Amino acid sequence: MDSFDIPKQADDLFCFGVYTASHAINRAYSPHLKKLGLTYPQYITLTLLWECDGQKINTLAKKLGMETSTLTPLVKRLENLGHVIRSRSQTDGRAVEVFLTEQGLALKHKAPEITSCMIEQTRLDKSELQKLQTLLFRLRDGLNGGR
Amino acid sequence: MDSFDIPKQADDLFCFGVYTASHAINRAYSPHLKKLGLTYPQYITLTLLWECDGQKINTLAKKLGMETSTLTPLVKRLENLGHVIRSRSQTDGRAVEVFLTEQGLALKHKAPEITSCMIEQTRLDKSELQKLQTLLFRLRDGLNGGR
DNA sequence: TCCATTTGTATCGTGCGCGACCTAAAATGC
DNA sequence: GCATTTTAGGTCGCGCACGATACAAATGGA
Repeated sequence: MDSFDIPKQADDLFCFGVYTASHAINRAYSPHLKKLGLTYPQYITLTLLWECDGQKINTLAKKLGMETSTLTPLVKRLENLGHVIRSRSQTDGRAVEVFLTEQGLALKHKAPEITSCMIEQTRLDKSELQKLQTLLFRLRDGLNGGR
Repeated sequence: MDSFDIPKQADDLFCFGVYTASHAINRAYSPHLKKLGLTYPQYITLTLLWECDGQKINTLAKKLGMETSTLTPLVKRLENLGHVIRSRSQTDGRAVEVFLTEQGLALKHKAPEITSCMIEQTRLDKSELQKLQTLLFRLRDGLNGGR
């Protein structure tokens, strides 16, 4: 439909695909997330907290592969929205831990429907998505090499 | 190394992978692009022009899957850097066509080395990258559904 | 022809993302 | 104990990305 044929440039062996797929995912999520008043990065961050509450800014940043300078303001916005609370660690005065509020936890129940809707839209089956995920993680870890 | 184990949430069947891989690619490119004084989106845009000079803003935006409101200022920055020239179409007074300058065209020769360096870093072989690219395009086109 | 609609670009406001830089708290060395 | 270094967060400036909005040029009917 719009698979404008892949530029034959070697550059685009994977970069172009990841670049455009990333934006497509963002766009596909946004109508669902708009109902919740969230952005995609905010949503991703919440999913990490749903799995394990009370993580440090640093821990979240490492999992997301982003800098604390990105995450700090994002988490502050989540706090302003009433989904989380930031608080200084008792044991380490430098660290800030992020905790879900009742409201933030409640959103967790809305996630599965969004997820299944997204998966359906991709038109890929589970095994293909598995394969894709595996390749993406290997790609990422290769590029991060060491770090 | 840092494959912090994949969150078991269904949400993360592919979204998390694309999200973090996308940032990893950006980060891996940046040392190379810094030498050229370019950002990653600027570089991607130039690769499209190297394949076909004189494209309209709209055409480029569609290929990149982004809005003209993103591309307009990006192309203006490329113009300020001296890599392209923007000019009104003769046949359609609304359209703006983007042309490479000598300087912008010259950068094309630096691309292959960057590309091969990137590919090597991924630690994936050609057939895996092919497979990845195919899955990513199918994913993207599925999510864009119709549009 | 004239007017309504569509199309192509541009502008603005908000949020993401990074690097450079800053501060305070903890860890380390003597 | 005290000075030095490392670590955790935060701030700032810039560029990307989108939706909302504006406006001029093109198009399509009546």
